[in-house]
Amino acid sequence: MFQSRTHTCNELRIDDAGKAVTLVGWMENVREVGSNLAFVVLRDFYGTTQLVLETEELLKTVKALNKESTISVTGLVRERASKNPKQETGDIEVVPESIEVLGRCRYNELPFEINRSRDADEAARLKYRFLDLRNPAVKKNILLRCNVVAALRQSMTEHGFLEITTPILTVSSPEGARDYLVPARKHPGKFYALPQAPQQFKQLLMTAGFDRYFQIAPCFRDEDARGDRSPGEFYQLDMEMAFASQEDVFAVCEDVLPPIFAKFGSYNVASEAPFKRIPYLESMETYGCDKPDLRIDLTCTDVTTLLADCGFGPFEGNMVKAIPISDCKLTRKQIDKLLGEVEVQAGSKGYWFKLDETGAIAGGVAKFLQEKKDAVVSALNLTPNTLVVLTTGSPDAARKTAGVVIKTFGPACEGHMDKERYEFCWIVDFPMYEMGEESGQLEFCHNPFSMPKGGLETLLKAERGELDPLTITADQYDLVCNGVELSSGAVRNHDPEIMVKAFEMVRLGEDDVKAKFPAMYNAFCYGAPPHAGIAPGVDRMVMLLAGEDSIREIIPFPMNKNAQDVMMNAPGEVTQAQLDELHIALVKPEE
RNA sequence: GGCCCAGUAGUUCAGUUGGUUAGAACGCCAGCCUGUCACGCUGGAGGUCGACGGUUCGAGCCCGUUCUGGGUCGCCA
Repeated sequence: MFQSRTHTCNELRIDDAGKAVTLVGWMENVREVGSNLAFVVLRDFYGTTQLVLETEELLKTVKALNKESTISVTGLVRERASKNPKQETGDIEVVPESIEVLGRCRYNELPFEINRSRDADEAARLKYRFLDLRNPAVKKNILLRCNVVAALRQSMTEHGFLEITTPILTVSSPEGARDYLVPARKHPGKFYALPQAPQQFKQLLMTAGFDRYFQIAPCFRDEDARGDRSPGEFYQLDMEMAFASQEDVFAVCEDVLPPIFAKFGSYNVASEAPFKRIPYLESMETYGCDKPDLRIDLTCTDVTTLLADCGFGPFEGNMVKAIPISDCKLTRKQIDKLLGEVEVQAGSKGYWFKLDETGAIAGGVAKFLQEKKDAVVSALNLTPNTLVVLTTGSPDAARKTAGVVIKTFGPACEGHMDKERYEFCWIVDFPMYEMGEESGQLEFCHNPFSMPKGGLETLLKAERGELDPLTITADQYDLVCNGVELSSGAVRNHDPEIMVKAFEMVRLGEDDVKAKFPAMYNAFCYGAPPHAGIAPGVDRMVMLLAGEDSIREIIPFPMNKNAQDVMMNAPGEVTQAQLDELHIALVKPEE
């Protein structure tokens, strides 16, 4: 048994001088100064402490070790002859009497330098994640994550929510993302699925009489990765409330989240309750997306009637949206570069003109607008030195491109974005149905669990042709922060009759509801409470709080873009015996 | 699956119009240095320029194919 520590490496101060202590940790660095003097930086989870070696024997011990070996050091605390104000333990050092080697580092060259690992190749970082995480700058995000999760748990508990775990091995869900499947040994040909979300279980908990449920819930979806989306698995702060409305859910989120954002965030300004509420259609028209970044003060205006026939080819017969940017100092070159980024992201071009300091229309597509100059200036309320970016195409394309323009130009134009804050908003009144692009028929817009506004009556009206089903909205909402979609939620449809009717609108019926959601349909037939919930993404929340652009920086052991764990070599092959037991025969890929 | 970018020493990168023996910094090794703290100084080792093929008298550089990684679109009820 090794000598256990008396203090951590971030604990000793000047008052401890003279004490006999034992420290343990990693040998971060050795600085030899002269033939008989060396300084060792000892690092543990908590910080670093300097050791000073003054005997030939200790020097020899340390020189025989590679950096990053673990050691236990027993000795006396001493005031430093030359202090280091940059280090928390910089007033003291430990003079070892003995050094015990605990775990030798077998390599004198590491895949990357620990304290510079953030600059290293990402594949190397992921393969040697255990070294990467030794870097305090990497570790701090994981620590933040722990603290945020603990704070969320505490706050939810204080709000009367019970944390209840739901099954990881469950059944494949017919809607939504691709499932991860797990073969069932005892049931040849059958599969479990990992849950995409505990959606149905939490609704069943409501039906079972639990009033307020939450869970830091692991969710599994087999979809491709993004910068802000980890492949495979992620965590949600999943919650559900019985006998509750949209307002009840909003109140809980507006109570729980701002203090945590203010306390743990990189910026200490967070929106206060109530968060701004923006109807979905208004958000699409005004911000060109359903997750606006309200730190940016740019919006877009419809100028279709004004400009569609101005003679500029791309506008003809299309929707045209205008984004005016006042006091814009961008050069022509910068504008072109930003529009290049817009085209890559939106898949559609942006055009521009400028109202210059003399009040004349210049640059870009200006020559097509000269005749309508006064109308344009008054419609957009333009002042001199305003850049106007125009987007066009089908309504969807024009809006989407405008949204990308706003998020691209906002941060690039001085004075149009106050970065150092968290701006929350609710997007409300999502449409219940949409016209499927491929099918050309009515489909569920988001999910079939939401309660249509107006309930059964609204659906019956649509059925009788008294209203356009596309105008039906649902009590469904998104929580957005700084342009990041933190969560979707909804007031659920707890009425079997309305469920069936909602399905009939998309050419399905009672049998389909029963087949797809047997447990829920059955449960709702036994007296279900109206209920509502939401599930903010924990990873995205921590990402916002840490100010990171990559979701991998806030996950302890992230997979790479191709959903591989290059450290563990997952996914991996299994033995034929395992396959046989699971009744699985592999089809050889064609050569 | 489409598009974009990258791949050169252990690591991060530079490498001009295609031209001698491919460089720097950090790290590593050796020596020197009694108060360093990103210690310093001197010297040294370390390279299949991702792979394959082509153009050329000559390729790290040009062309083609391919692999790997990242970004993005599709996808994500």
